[in-house]
Amino acid sequence: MRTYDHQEIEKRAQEKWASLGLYQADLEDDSKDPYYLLTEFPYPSGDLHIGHWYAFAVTDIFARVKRMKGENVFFPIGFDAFGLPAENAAIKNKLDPKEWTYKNMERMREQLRSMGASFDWSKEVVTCEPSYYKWTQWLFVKLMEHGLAYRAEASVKWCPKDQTVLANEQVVDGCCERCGTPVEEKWLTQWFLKITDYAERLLKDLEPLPWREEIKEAQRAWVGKSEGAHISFTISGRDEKVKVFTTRPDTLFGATYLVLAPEYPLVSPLLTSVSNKKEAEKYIDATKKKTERERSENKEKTGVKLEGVRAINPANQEEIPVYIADYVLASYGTGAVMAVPAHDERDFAFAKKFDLPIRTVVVPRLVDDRNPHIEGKELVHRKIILGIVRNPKNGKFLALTWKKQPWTTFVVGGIEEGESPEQAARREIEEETGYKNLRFIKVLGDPIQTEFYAAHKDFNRVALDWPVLFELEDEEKSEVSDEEKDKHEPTWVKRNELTRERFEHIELDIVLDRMDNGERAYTGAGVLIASGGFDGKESEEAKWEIVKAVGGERTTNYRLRDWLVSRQRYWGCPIPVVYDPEGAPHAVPPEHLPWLLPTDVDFAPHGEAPLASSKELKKRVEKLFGKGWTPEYDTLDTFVDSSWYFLRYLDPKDENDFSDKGLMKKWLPVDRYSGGSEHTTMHLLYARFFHKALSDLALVPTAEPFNERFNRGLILGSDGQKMSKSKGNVLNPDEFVQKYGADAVRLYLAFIGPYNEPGSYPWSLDGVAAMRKFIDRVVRMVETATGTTNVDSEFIAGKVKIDTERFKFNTAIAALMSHLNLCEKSKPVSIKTAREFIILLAPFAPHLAEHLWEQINGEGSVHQASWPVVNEEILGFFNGEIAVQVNGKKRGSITLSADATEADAVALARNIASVRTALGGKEPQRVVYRPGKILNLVI
RNA sequence: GCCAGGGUGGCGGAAUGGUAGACGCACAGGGCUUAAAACCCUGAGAGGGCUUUAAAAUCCUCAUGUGAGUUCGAGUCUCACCCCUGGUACCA
Repeated sequence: MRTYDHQEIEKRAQEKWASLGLYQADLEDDSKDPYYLLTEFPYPSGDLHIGHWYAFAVTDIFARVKRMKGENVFFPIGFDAFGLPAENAAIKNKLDPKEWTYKNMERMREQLRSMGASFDWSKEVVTCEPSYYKWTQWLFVKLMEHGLAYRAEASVKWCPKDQTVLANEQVVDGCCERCGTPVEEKWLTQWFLKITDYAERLLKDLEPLPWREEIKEAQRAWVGKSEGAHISFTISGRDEKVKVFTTRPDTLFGATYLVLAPEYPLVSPLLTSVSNKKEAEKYIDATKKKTERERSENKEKTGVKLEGVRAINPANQEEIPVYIADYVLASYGTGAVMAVPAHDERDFAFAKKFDLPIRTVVVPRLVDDRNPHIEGKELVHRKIILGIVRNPKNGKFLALTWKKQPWTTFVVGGIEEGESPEQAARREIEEETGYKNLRFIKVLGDPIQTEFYAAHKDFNRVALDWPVLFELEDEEKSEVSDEEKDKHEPTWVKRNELTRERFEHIELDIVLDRMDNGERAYTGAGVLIASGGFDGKESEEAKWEIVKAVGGERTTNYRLRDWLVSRQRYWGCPIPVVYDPEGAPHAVPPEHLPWLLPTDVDFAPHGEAPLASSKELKKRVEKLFGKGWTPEYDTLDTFVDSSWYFLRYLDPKDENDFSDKGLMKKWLPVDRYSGGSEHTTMHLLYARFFHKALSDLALVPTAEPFNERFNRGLILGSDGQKMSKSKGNVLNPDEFVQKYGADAVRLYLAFIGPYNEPGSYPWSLDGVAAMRKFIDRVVRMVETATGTTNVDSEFIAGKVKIDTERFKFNTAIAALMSHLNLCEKSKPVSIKTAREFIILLAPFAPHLAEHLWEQINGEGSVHQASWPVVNEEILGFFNGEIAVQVNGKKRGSITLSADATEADAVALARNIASVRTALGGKEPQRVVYRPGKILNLVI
């Protein structure tokens, strides 16, 4: 038996709110603080799913609390109504995309209303309305006028299924973000927005924003700033130069070849001097045919040497070969790299495969903090070896235990003039340990620079240290001198005893890694060797000196590409551009805006933009601009529409401007923006860029559009999987709303977990039923509120307020539940207590609260009631009981009056049997007393 | 690989360096009922000890991924490691 008929109550409440016009914000009202609460507007796909409820109904709780606290809350809603699904539905079911979209919006408005969300529908914005896209076009023209929208031929990502180009951001793992089809590369002339001009500001202005670190970090990574330099390599015997971008100019002396991306513009002129032209052309062709995906999937390096072409390394004038290889991307940096196999993993792999020289120019530098340099001691540079001997019979290693120092080491010794590391190591091992029959395995990679105080010689040492590995052939030994015997004694240790704790070598970890994993590129910083006059310098310092020495220039490179906004699709905002008979683009003048989307089109995809099939559009252009003039057939990426919708919300019906200047000044930036994490590097980044561009044109008053940003989590299916049609686990909320009521569904979604962090929560029917149980109990409590007991609600009002402010609706509801438990224990409570409870419940269960409000003869709407005034001090609330610890372990608790002293507390505590036992008759050496928190007796 | 965020009962989750597990789900026992559902009450991290016909209170030990550390006191701070989630990736 239901305690109340939720369907009846919801209907009545929603009608009441509408007739009172409760949620229409008066944007001009200066008597209250403005608060702009924004939530990402939905795409009208047709059905409201549980994710929509999570997005809108939960955020609504916050809107309602804010309003009751007396703020002027603007909480608008609209539809991101252009987009591919309408068109695909149209193709599939032979419907008009417009009709499909408007029908869906009608349906979704109903469903959105059913949540009881307090949206201000009077400010609704629909992006596919000509009255809206007129201003999308107007803003686009403004960007054109300032060179921020431009047309260029570029290699672009093409989705063969959707038959349109995509922005970089819309390519996920080499596939179309919408349909999952692997994307292809095409060379096309398209419209771009110059987001790269804003790369630095998008990063810099991100810093002070009160966003979660992970959102900021994702944006930073997407912008992808790297500091480096452009360095030019002259092609031997030709005029051309190859300009490379590198972040490691310090490794220039180790550049042993150049690699050009197959699409690199200089490749085709160079082909004239190439003797294996056919082979090169074949490779370039093959690369073109590969999808983005295929290209990045195959990590095996491929490439072709340009026979006969040589470049000159500007550092040492050495002639080096030039390759084309698809591991170098045309779209990043200059599309050409200097390859330094010793210090770059990719170059290393390529060099191994093509047998190219690997030249080490940077070695690790390790400063021994156990034996640091002592000031005033002589500094001695030496080349040394680390003699590592393994006994293959038992897998043990030869170590020296020092007699005068607390050390264990390998055999260590200097390399003498004319000696190789192998020779030096053999000599030292025999001198120090006597072992003479050794099989040389290898030098373990490049030297390592170690810096330490050599106690046995009493000087500071900077050593270039070559680790050399041998295997013991037999036990035969020669005589070891007494001098050596006095210093140290050879011992054999197991592999797992080669640890930093035991061994005195700071380089041990590197040596072990090289022993286990063989040769690989060292990509860290260090000290330069084999680099002419730069030897011995730190890489960070040498970087810029080398750039200067070879006439390179320091630059900052960004991963971010300009935003490609052309789409070869129908259901979008027409790009307001026409072409003169010479083919030059012109913006459609403002008097012709909105530049209407034609209706006489064939929108089945066949490789060209659907608008090209419109006769009306062609006629319109010729009529307005003259013979020979042609229209632009592409439409804008829908992310352009959504880059400014929050501006239009403020003034959606304005025919003379995109928004009202005064209102923007008052209401921007948006105070809090709630949305999904999938938009972090798309919508959120685009909107920030768009706003900054408008800000530069003095069209908007702020540099950033949004202040706080919250990414909500995801509701999973009851199977714990992400909901998807193919899995068949998509939930239709209507069913639950009918059964348990909108309030129960709202409460459940709010209670499921913290809303201020992204997470994922499985949908649980039991959970919704539990919320219904909770509100049924509230109804019973209110209905029986005929008593005189007042349950104090101030604490709970404060807790709920603070938690909702932080979007921690789960703990706010938990507080309400605790409060209900308390009220039930004091049944029957007073009407005052019931009334206070209804007010606190109102944001969470708005329909029921309205109903109960009427039951107790509350005036007007409960949603017009004010939130109780809270004395913040009460939140640091102390009920008199504190824990008693002995040595930090809880041994009991005591109840103190507010004015109790430490001595009172100790005296009380010592009366507790368990405390006495724990003290064991001893006197506390120290007493830690934190009033209201803890008493800790330390013995 | 790199970057970020996490790891707390059977589950979702609470906990300004101060009584870990709030609140809820599921579970168990009891009440109401002819019975069931609903509803109400009670219990409960794991293990142990004492007492006892049995139980409870009480008490002890161990418990917030693992290991160290800082602190009177650590889920919370520091370091190392393991695992999970998300982002990103041949970005030079």
